[in-house]
Amino acid sequence: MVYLLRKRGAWWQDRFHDIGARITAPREIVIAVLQETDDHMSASDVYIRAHKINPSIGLTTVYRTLDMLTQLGIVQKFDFGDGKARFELVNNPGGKKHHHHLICMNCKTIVDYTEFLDEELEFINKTQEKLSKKYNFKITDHAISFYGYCDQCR
Amino acid sequence: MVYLLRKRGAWWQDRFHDIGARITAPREIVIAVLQETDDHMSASDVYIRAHKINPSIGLTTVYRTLDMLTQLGIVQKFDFGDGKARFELVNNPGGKKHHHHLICMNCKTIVDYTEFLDEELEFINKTQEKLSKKYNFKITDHAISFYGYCDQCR
DNA sequence: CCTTTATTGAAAATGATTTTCATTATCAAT
DNA sequence: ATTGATAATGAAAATCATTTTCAATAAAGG
Ligand SMILES: [Mn+2]
Ligand SMILES: [Mn+2]
Ligand SMILES: [Zn+2]
Ligand SMILES: [Zn+2]
Repeated sequence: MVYLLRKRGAWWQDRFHDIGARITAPREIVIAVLQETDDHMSASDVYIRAHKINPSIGLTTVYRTLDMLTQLGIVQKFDFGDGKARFELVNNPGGKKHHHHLICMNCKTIVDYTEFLDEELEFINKTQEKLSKKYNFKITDHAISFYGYCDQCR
Repeated sequence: MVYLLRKRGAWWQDRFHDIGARITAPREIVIAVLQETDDHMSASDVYIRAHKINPSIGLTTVYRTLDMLTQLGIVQKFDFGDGKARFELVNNPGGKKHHHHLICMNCKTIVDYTEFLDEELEFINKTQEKLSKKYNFKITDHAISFYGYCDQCR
């Protein structure tokens, strides 16, 4: 029984094949960078780290890759109100689990919290179902954020 | 019993006095514009309507006023992902009540929903309390958004 | 009416993201 | 392994929302 005759690529490569996207060095690097951190990174944050790995990579490509990964649902894009979009790997190897945010309006600290998620999810699902029905929406995602002031800034 | 000897200003004028802010034509107009609509308006949306009322008003001032109103909690600022901030009057005469959003990721339609808010609020309060305690945050606000595809776009 | 100083508008600056386009690299087919 | 079609890339320019600058204006307390 010789399964896996060909070495399978990384987890994300299948997704790329499915949509006819090519597997390139810049894309590998961007994903690697995202896997190496727990932060919510801006495009230029990613660019800076990617650039250290391979200085030939361009900021434009970082933007394009981030955008593509977002559309594939591999990363999630957020706006925490500081003028630049932020990205994080979710629900993937090396990525985070689905979670919600606690945002300090002063210093912009972001806390990922996963506590109470079971209760939240149950609640969310009920609401989601009622909303889909009433507004005839096909709901695919949600976000819950709490805003306030952190330990330091309160 | 002669109360109200002086004509009281509009509801928002007291707030302005409190912080030593002057009551000016541009500010009156921006607030009037916000009161006239139910939409989630961008700064330039507001500017266009304000400009019709008084063409001498400047876009810069619209930005400044919107920003000020946001800090006063008179308007709320949102980012629905189309590159420009959007504003709406909340919890004020002529404004909306606190509510949550349903967002079409294709056509960017935004639905304000207020159904199920009682249940949501109860749930939110519990979570908020647990989070404040655990992370020592002073939580002052929250946002819940559902993302998906509307009737037309699904 | 005066004086102080917050506010304003025009223009320039900023900064993130997007577009353009000539060059390069991936990969399926040979 | 070579080729060829074309997807992907990077540099530079373009966009575009928002912010900053600064001289002129106007609100409001006295
Ligand atoms: Mn997060
Ligand atoms: Mn709304
Ligand atoms: Zn803080
Ligand atoms: Zn739609």
